[in-house]
Amino acid sequence: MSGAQLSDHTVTKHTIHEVARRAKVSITTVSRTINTPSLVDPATAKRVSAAIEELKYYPDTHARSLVSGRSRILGLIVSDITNPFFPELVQGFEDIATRQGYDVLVSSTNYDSARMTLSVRRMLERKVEGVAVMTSEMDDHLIEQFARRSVPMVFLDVGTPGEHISNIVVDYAMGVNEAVAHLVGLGHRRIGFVSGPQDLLSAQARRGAFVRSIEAYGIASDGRLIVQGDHKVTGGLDAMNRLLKLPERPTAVLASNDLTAVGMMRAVRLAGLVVPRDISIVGFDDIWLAEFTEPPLTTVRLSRRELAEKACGALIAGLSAAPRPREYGIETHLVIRESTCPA
Amino acid sequence: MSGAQLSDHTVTKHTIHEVARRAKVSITTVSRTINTPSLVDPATAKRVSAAIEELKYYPDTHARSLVSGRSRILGLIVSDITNPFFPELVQGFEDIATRQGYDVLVSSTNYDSARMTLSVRRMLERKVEGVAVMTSEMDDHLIEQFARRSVPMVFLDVGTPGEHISNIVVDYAMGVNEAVAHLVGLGHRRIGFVSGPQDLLSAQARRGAFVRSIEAYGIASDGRLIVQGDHKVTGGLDAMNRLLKLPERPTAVLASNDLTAVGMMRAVRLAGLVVPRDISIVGFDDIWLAEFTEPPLTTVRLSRRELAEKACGALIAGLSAAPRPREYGIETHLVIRESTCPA
DNA sequence: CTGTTAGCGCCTTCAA
DNA sequence: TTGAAGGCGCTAACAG
Repeated sequence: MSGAQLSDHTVTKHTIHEVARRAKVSITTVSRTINTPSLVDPATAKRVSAAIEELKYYPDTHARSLVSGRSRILGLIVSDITNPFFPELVQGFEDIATRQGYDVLVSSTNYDSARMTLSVRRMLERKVEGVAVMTSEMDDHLIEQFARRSVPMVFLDVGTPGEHISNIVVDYAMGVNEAVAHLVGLGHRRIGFVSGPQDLLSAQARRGAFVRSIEAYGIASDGRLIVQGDHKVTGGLDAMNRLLKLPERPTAVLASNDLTAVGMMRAVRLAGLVVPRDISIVGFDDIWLAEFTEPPLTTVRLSRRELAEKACGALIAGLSAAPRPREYGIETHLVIRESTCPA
Repeated sequence: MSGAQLSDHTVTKHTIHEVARRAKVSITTVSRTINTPSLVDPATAKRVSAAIEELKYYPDTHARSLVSGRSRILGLIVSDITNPFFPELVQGFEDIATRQGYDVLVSSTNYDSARMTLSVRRMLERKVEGVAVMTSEMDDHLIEQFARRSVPMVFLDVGTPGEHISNIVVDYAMGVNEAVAHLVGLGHRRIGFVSGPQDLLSAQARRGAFVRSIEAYGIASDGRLIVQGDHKVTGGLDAMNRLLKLPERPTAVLASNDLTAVGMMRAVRLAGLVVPRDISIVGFDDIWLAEFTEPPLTTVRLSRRELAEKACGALIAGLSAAPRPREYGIETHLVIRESTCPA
């Protein structure tokens, strides 16, 4: 293909050579005034800077990466960017990474393992210096790809800290306990739970925390009161409908995430019942929306900001040769709003 | 800095040379079996592929970019990834770009011009091949940076198609007209509007469309019925409170976006009124949440998918030398749900 | 069909 | 304090 007919007027090439030419120095000097200004005479440095300014020159990252072996890119893999939980995480992660001089390659896999494979491949090709896998699941053989290249990884809940692997473990039990205590304190005994997809580790963890918590309060966990959702609104809606059909329906229900809770509230309303009078509902995550549902949702907060900070921090720490902790904990806490009341 | 103490066991370098060595061919042949398989003997190709497989080799994108001059990265700048409108856009954009072999560098500016500048700079450094600026605003001097480097750009609503610039113009009037017609048909005459921040061009466009539409129906537009929000929930809430305090409050109100409408519904409820019986509400955008509010929100749909397709398409089209349209239109249409009823 | 040879833009010894 | 030279991993002529 001939690129000859491209507009060739004023197509100055913004390379280090051009800068050098203008400043009447060697490219080495230009490179140095950019990377190690201390090693260059202030006067020449000024000339160089002027030339850089004139040309609005920026070094080519690719050339830089090639020679330095460092891409200054971090990968962030999330399961569904459409779930309000993630944009906040992405935002936070980006903030922090950017501040450290890293760019972020985000990838939303949509719970699809083929896409996950694709993402991983793209990240490998871009030579990401670290990957945060915030999907609560990960194919071993993909992990290996990164490990083989000594790329630091950080996972959410999926716990096998190792050579290059950090892990963030969310203390689901803490928040769930607070929620159950709150409910029990309100006089509830028949407490239901709508889980997430059971192949998701974090969903299992949430469910497990619920079962243990309920039993700690001397309430025999009743299998019929635990139904499966999908961490989406529709799943919550369906699940709640099933719960509502029970001969003895629960007086309070915990959701595995807020989206599920939103669906549940809708189901309750559609059944002609009202939250919390007829049934109390507690969510999980505390996405921004929780504050604006009708009624505002009592939920367990899992700070995205903190998650982002720890994930990004783990990666950047993993880049240095220094030893560092491999496991990070995150607490969760109940936020009481108006979707719960006495039984 | 000495990287000597890094674990050096089995740190095979996954370069094209290593593949060549294993397959007992030259690096050129490896390159060819990757890029132009037709030019290489099937038998050797097989050997090479085997070697690639063994090493799990992927070409280094940076080296590739350096020599080809093409980064295969597209930039996507949004104003607030936390607004549910954007994740869907990002998702769609990513899908399409990925399918075309492009990676996406996403940046959320948070309506902050300093961050915008930073984003632009990062994208420049990464040598993005095109930029979609979906913020409905853009600093001229930043535009110039891309233009100078012949990087195709595509904007949303900000309309100055030119050399490397495409523009997507959303037909706000269409959907707004449908909404007003719907309301008028329901007998509403006092129709209010809660706008977005007025420095946002798309917010101005929405507001303008409303005023014109209302007048087309012979309703004198009443300044008191038009109040300003901020395209967020809280802004909608405040705005609606102001509207509610009016001596003669509107019987129906349009919102500049769905988030605003959510806030408005909350305000109405807090005032002890009910939607739509006491007041009808219409949103704009049709984010997924609209379906799950209480009541489900009547709103004007602006397809993110379509937006993503056009934006991405414009960029990729701009990459080829072929002439192409510079302006893309997008229709908007009313989706009637349950937040509107007869006056 | 395959290999040899130049760079792409930049950073980094090594000499001056 | 500066410059010259080599090479990062890869693609693209140009020869065999």
